[in-house]
Amino acid sequence: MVAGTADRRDRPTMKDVAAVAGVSLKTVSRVVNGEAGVLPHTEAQVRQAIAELGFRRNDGARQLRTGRTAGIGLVVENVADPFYSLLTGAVEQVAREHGCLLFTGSSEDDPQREAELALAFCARRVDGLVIVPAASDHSYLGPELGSGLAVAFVDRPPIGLAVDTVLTANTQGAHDGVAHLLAHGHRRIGYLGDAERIYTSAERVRGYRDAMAAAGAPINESWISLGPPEPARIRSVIDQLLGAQPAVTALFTGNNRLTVTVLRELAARRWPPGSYRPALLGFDDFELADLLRPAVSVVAQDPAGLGRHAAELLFARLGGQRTPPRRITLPTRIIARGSGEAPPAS
Amino acid sequence: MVAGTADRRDRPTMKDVAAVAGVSLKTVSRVVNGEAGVLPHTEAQVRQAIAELGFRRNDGARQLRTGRTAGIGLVVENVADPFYSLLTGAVEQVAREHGCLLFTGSSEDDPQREAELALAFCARRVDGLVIVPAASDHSYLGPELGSGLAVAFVDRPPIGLAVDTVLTANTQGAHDGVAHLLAHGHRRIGYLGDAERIYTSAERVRGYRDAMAAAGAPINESWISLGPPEPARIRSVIDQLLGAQPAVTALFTGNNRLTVTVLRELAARRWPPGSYRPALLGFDDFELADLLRPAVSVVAQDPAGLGRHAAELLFARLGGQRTPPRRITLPTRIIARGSGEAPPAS
DNA sequence: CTGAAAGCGCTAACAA
DNA sequence: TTGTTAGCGCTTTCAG
Repeated sequence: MVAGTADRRDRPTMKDVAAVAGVSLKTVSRVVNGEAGVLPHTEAQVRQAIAELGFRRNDGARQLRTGRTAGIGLVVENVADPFYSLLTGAVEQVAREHGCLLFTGSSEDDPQREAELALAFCARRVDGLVIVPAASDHSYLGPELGSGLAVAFVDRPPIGLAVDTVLTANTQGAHDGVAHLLAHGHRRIGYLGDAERIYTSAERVRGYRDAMAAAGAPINESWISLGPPEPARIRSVIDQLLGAQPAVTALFTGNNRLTVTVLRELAARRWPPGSYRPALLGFDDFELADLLRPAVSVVAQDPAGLGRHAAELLFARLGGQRTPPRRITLPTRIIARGSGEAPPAS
Repeated sequence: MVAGTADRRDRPTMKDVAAVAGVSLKTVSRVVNGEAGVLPHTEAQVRQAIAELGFRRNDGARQLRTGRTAGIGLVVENVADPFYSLLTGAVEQVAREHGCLLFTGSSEDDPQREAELALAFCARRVDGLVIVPAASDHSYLGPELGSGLAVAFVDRPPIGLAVDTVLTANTQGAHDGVAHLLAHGHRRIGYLGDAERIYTSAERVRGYRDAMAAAGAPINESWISLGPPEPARIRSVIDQLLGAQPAVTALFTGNNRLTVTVLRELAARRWPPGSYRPALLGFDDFELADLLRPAVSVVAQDPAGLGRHAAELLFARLGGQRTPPRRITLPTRIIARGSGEAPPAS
């Protein structure tokens, strides 16, 4: 790992600029940082030297003195996932508005990697951290929090830590979605969700149960399937749900990946003429949902809003806000496009 | 912007650890960095003190001495775009394999923002930079390159700079796509591309022209429309292309956003019974293309491959490689799903 | 095997 | 208005 002859440190420093401009190092610092009290003539000399040498301030050294890095870190499950990339985009934008650079990292939903990433960001002395947690214990951040690190959690709440948090109204959203299906006449509704250990998943199943109970619709536990969105697994679940007597008449899917997997399995299925296709409602909106036939109805959440609010809470802290930790819950919105409004089999 | 009483610097240092452990600062450094030559007993004392204080090395200070930050920067057009988020995910993964953290930034296709971001990363003394360029002149990186900064360009080539570059076979891919349409009997093919100032766009139009010429198919300039994927604009272009006498029988779209916009406009159009719908082939694959009816045929490129190769070239440089700048061109692949294989109107 | 001293590039505090 | 000094937390070099 030797970088060869050219060293990353072979860059002009303020000392070099000072020598060329014939002034002191501190005067260069003043010019670079726009401090008042430098004669126009002197300043011009310094700027000339800066341009000549291609000088650029070493922010790492600066941070050593000032204690602020003007950088924040973001830990999501996977930056390549559309949900998280929208969230990331929003965090990045807020960071930029505050003159901050952004570190990003994917935890792959692994608690250990979440901690590694967060602590690596801390070793860089980021000013703040936005985290979509995978871990079930976040006390590892305790020491950092004690020394001024700002932290905001998104999408899932922290455990063992009292910090600002932004969540989606998962239970309410799932409740609304199931109520929507019930309102269209469905009574036997299958629920395909992610593993229950995932906070959002557990919350959403709860919404399903609540809505069913509130409507006096009995729940058959075999209608509920929680696990990863693996095609093979989904296929057999669908086989079972649709093959039962009586079969479910509607499916509720707990996130966008499950929705897509279910759509694909449904599309691959043989549908004898006149056979009934179940209604479908998915949690999370996704691109092109409107162009499918039938168009897919969803309970939409707001990934960019999650990111934006979290980043804004973070910068409020960095701006000196000292209120108790806040919790913001963003509402969901049902987008009816067709698949969720089909009546049950007669 | 005062952070209150708790200062980000109020963290234990090696000096603090040394005091608690009753050893010298240097011994702590040895333990933290896994250097050999520390008695097990001494090491145990140090580790104990580290755990007690919640010490974590300040990588910023370390970098000041070593000259390496173990960080790289990535500038894309927009992290929230699926194409770039896949690319970002791949870069992040390679960075992690090399023990590097990743800064990300979106240029929004603005040359000035690209430069601001890249130079801000440089001020942090990142070891390397992966850039999807928006600018038409990258000489601003000259000084940094001179002092050991590694740079790799992706998706579009640099101008005024000789550095490693990874591109998609844009011209060839568009050529293949148009040839595919021609092979299915189409002669009048509309081309909807992005603004021609964008490198990839210009390359792809060229592929279109080449393929048409190679097949002896005359080109009507009114079939070619280059500009942003605004729905209103696309609608009028489609009106014109399909309303002409004779009308085009197939559409080739120059990127995924255009493809989606076109799909939406086509879906919103009234199609009298028996009327002909044009064949459609899009550059870039996109999720759910297979579930639309008809399923959308595409010339697929490999966004993750672009990111991965670029990052690997970068780390090869950081590993000391001294060969002349390399250029890698990734092939495209036609995925026939139906929309691009429809025969022309009889 | 362990430690003392110097200094990375910058800013804070104080002098001149 | 400008300069000098000290020191941020670490690694490097050299001495014990």
